[in-house]
Amino acid sequence: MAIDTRNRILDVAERMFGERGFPATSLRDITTEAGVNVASVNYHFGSKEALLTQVLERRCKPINERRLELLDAVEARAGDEPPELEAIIRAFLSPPFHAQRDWGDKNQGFLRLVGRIHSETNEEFRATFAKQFDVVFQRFTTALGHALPQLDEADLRRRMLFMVGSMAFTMSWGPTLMSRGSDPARDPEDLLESLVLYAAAGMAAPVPAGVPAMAATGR
Amino acid sequence: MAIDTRNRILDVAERMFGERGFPATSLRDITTEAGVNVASVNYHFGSKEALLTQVLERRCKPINERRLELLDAVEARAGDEPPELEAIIRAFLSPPFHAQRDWGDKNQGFLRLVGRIHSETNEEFRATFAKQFDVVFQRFTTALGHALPQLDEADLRRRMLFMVGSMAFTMSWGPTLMSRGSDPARDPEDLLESLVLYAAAGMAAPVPAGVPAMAATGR
DNA sequence: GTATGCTTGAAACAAGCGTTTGAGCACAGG
DNA sequence: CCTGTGCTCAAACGCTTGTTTCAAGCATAC
Repeated sequence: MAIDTRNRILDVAERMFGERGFPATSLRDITTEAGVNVASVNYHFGSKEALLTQVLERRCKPINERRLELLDAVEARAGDEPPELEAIIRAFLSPPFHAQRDWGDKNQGFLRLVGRIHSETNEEFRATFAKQFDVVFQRFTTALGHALPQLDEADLRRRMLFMVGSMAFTMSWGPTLMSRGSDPARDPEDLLESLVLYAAAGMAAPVPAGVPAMAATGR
Repeated sequence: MAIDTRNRILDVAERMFGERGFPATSLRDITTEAGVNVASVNYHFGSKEALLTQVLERRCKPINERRLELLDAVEARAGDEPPELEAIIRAFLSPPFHAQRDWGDKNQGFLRLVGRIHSETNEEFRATFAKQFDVVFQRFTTALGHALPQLDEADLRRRMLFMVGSMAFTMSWGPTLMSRGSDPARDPEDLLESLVLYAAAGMAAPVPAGVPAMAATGR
């Protein structure tokens, strides 16, 4: 029963943290819905914050591993040539999208949660969590740098910020915002495909010519 | 003294809501820092949630008004021609960036807050808040539709989602994430310019050819 | 059959929350 | 001088929070 209790807590916590946010979800909300005792959270996880850590790790690890796998494949295929931009971007964007699809309805809110932890946890917690992404970010920065040699480092970092932003926002609110529109359920794969094209075009946009990247004159 | 108290509360609340989030900020945090009594919040605003409403409105109204002004100018200049894509995007993106610049340091966190209200407030509050953006969203959707006639409505809406996402994410975390890099303070204007170019390229990306856009057959 | 170790249960803990109260202050107009 | 209005204050309200406690349950191992 122990492992069962643990998992029920994790599942409910994941959904509720995603829907309402971390501070707005009480342990009693979770335990009531999961049908377990309040004390079991502290027994199995130690604290509310430690529970959040477990919730995040359980999902992020496979996503980031998959990203690296796909990037490996892309780079292997490219050999000594610079790898193809769109393929790199797809390697980065598709795992979380497919995860959201594969995990089914009960995990709709997870990625919403991820996009939110920056705002709902304290600094030290964020630092711990960010380590999970260090390797991924490093590898993709390098790969994108090879595919886009015309970009200086600052431009590259900015554009990655834009890409991550549209990804996070889309996964948080895309399903909600799009479903109230024309096509209810055909979206998931189309949405990813649209995003990949959008990001690839944005990444490859011409560098600001008028203001040569350095622009220390700049106002 | 009354108006003074009101404004001190608004300023501190704006900053703290932005930094820590709405549920994680207590009224006592705010009033202590502002040097006023706890009761004054309920006296001047009615409730914690009403305070949040005031905080948001004070900043969003001028931003959205400015957006519409700029869009008017772009459309007037274009006459009967379809307006220029980059100009439309700039009209949408520049007001919040310039607001962040003009309001100085004390408002760094405001736009972080905006990006977050979807996750930290209840449904009815969101609905109320969203009305502030209805007109803006409508006008820009139409304008972008004219500038990008090759996009069907679904694609257009998706790409606007991406644009808003990268904007929100950038304004929330751009300053934080970029400043730990090479160039400390030259960013604000460059960041906007980069984002405009990125968004314009993404918006104008080719439509997915394999999956013909219309797909009303669609699944 | 008793002992051991892991897991649950109900109850209580102190602390913090948003909100309300009512007395007290300052200053206006009559 | 008195009264009324607008505002601030300390204190208290009832409630919820995360966490702790300790007894009870229940298998497995001796």
